[in-house]
Amino acid sequence: MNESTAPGRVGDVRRRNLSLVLDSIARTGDAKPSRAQLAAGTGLTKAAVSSLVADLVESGLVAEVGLYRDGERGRPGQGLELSSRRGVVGMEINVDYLAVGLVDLGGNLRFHASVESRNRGLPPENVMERLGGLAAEAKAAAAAEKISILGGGLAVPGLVDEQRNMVLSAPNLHWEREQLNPRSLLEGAPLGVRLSNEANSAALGELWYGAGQADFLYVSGEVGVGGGVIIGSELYTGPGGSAGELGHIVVHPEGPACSCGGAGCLETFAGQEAIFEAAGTSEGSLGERTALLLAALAAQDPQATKAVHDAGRYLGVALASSARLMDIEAVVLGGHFALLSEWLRPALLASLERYAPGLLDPKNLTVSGLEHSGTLLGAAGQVIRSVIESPFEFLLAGKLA
Amino acid sequence: MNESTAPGRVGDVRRRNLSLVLDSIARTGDAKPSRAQLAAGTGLTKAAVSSLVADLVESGLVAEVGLYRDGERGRPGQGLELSSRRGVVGMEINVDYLAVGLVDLGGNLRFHASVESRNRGLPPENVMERLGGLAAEAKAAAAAEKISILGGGLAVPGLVDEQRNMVLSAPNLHWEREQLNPRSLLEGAPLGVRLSNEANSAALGELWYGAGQADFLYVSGEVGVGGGVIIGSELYTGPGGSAGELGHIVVHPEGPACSCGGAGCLETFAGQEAIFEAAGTSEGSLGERTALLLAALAAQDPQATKAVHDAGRYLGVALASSARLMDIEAVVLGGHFALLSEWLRPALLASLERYAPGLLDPKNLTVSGLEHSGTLLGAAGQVIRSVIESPFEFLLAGKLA
DNA sequence: CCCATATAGTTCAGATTGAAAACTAATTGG
DNA sequence: CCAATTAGTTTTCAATCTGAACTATATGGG
Repeated sequence: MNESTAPGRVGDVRRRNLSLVLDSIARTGDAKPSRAQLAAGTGLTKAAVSSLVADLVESGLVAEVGLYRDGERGRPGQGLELSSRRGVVGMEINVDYLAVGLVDLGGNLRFHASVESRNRGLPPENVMERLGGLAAEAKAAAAAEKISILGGGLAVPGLVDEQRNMVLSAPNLHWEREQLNPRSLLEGAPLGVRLSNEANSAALGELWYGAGQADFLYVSGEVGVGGGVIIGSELYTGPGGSAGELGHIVVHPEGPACSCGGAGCLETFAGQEAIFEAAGTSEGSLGERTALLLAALAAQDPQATKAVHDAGRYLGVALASSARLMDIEAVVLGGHFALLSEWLRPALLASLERYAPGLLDPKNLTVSGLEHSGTLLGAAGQVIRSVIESPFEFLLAGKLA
Repeated sequence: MNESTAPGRVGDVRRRNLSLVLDSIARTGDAKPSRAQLAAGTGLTKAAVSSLVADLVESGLVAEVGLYRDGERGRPGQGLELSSRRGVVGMEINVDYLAVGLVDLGGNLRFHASVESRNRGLPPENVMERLGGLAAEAKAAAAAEKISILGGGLAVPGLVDEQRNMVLSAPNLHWEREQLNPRSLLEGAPLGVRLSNEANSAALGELWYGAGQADFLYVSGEVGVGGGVIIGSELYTGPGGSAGELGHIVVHPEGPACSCGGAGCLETFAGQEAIFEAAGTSEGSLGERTALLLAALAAQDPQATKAVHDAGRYLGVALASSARLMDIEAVVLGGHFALLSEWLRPALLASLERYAPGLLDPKNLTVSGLEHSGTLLGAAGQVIRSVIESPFEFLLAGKLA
């Protein structure tokens, strides 16, 4: 007998409708809908909405924000919004820096801090300790603004096992099967701290707080080339949790060996290291190399131009294959692909036109506008979304002060 | 205000549980569970299951099949099964043949017929007329076995718009934006006839009635190279409905031009025509060419061996990229890839090992066992699944004799 | 200033439906 | 033949939605 699906109970209806109302409030955003508007928008009766909203207000997730006057006749409604006094801390460990951000339920970045930190090769304990310092700043900021912290999200540039709080593999940090204790970063937060992959979080940040549509592929150009696949407004992680490895799509079967053990991967043509090397700008720190490359491109240096052109061409091959396999109709470029967009984009579009003509409309190939906060917003957003999708569980956990 | 989600009503609970019970009966298959076993398996109470089963039996979807004696103490239960007197007709239009099958709710192929028919270039009306003749045979068989036909599924080798009953593009039939009227094939069937893509239906057939797991990629080697992506036991069609186009993944950026307008696509190396040509066996009808190729392979002809070896190598490149992008962990080969498996598989595995070492376990690379009935089973199965997933709607539609 | 009108939100009866427990039904085995 | 055991039904209760009636609070014309 298969027990994969739970039976429907009478109470499930309320769970679903609590989520529906909360999600409606979240989507409506600045409009601060009244109960009557929510009833019209969701299809529920006013009576049901009133009852649901009462529970949400009592839990502290939703706040009434005074009268909603529109100059029309009739009794004015009470505006509702996601509480700005409940927040989630987004945190990021990357190869060259650490960052934290405090995001309220409405998705506003209320505090932000980052420090340079050369984390490659450092043991996780040291990195987590440094990050703890930043997290303390976020906690202080939350206290100052009277925001109660519900939980946190921690993004790392590698494959993670979210259930076990383990980094399975983060080659660019030289981490392999490292057990973390993210909860220790935010002692006392009722929802704990959720570990996630950096490219996936950036994709989700783009979806919820950026220009993301319901379906798109986010391409993360950091030290490695990563990807986040958004399908039907949800992250597609695949059965094993490692989908979106755009960097290791084979773009040339006779290409060079890759650090993944394969050959001809996109990363060997379009990763940061590969581009710097091909451009002849591989001297100095990451910042210096980036500056050198941008300067060379601005000066129309032929070697640098060709390096970026080639990267764009092979990225086009990978995107053509991805679009064919997954029916992807929109792409958002992040990381160094966003920085290099001006020089990369023409070659990329030409390549797409050659390998998958007409499949991807150039206006659906955009650059991320969230810059470095996208990952933080996405990491925090995952916790916020989990509350919006299951408010009942949150209500049960007890009302916060 | 966003109204994408419907509100939860009290009655939704019953809809869900009707489906849950029906699905449990379907999954349990030959074991013919009793109400008590269903209660244990679903987590519902015996009282709830009794009430739900009563509705399902009344609708004719479920039948009681006498006492369930197991020699244990206690009152024996009434065995339950999906009614073998309700059926769905699966139909297939392909380049060289037409086929129909009558599938009962339990997934048993109760009748099967196919005719050779060179459909390439024929207008849809003529093909539909010929298919209508086969459908009449299926109807007669249903009448003889006292099976009432609920609906049908029609698979075609091309991209379809299911809502509008339109074949958007079937290059190998030379059809482009052809409006069909599949309902006319089965006048009076309450659920109508559902149009679908051949590779997708074959993938679903493999999932429901073959060796399919919850997540796999089905590779269809017909005249073109197609694919069906199954994720979490569901078909992934992508936002535009055309996902799984494995044949047009770029496997060599300097490869030859492809009929799709691109270049270096898998189909130019591993499509039927490409293999026949490279093997030097492109004379005669499809059957003759296939026989020639198999004979040449059996005789260890070097040209034929190399052709199939190359096809396997490039298929490996495409599968490596697919596995990386979508985290695919299992692959089922169908069509000519199944026929050629003996010669193709070693090259394919070597290629996978080169481009994505360790990613796909060789034991998860299997060959379809359903042969030609997979597509029919899948096409019919889609209608059967829709009933299993929404029995309430079916109940409302009225009970059949 | 007052009252008709309009809109927001609450209260309450009625319906649906699953849980829990008590009950009836049918079988095995000593 | 009866105790034990398991299957399935009936009854009572609680959760929660809908719909209709009701209360609350605004605008605007006379």
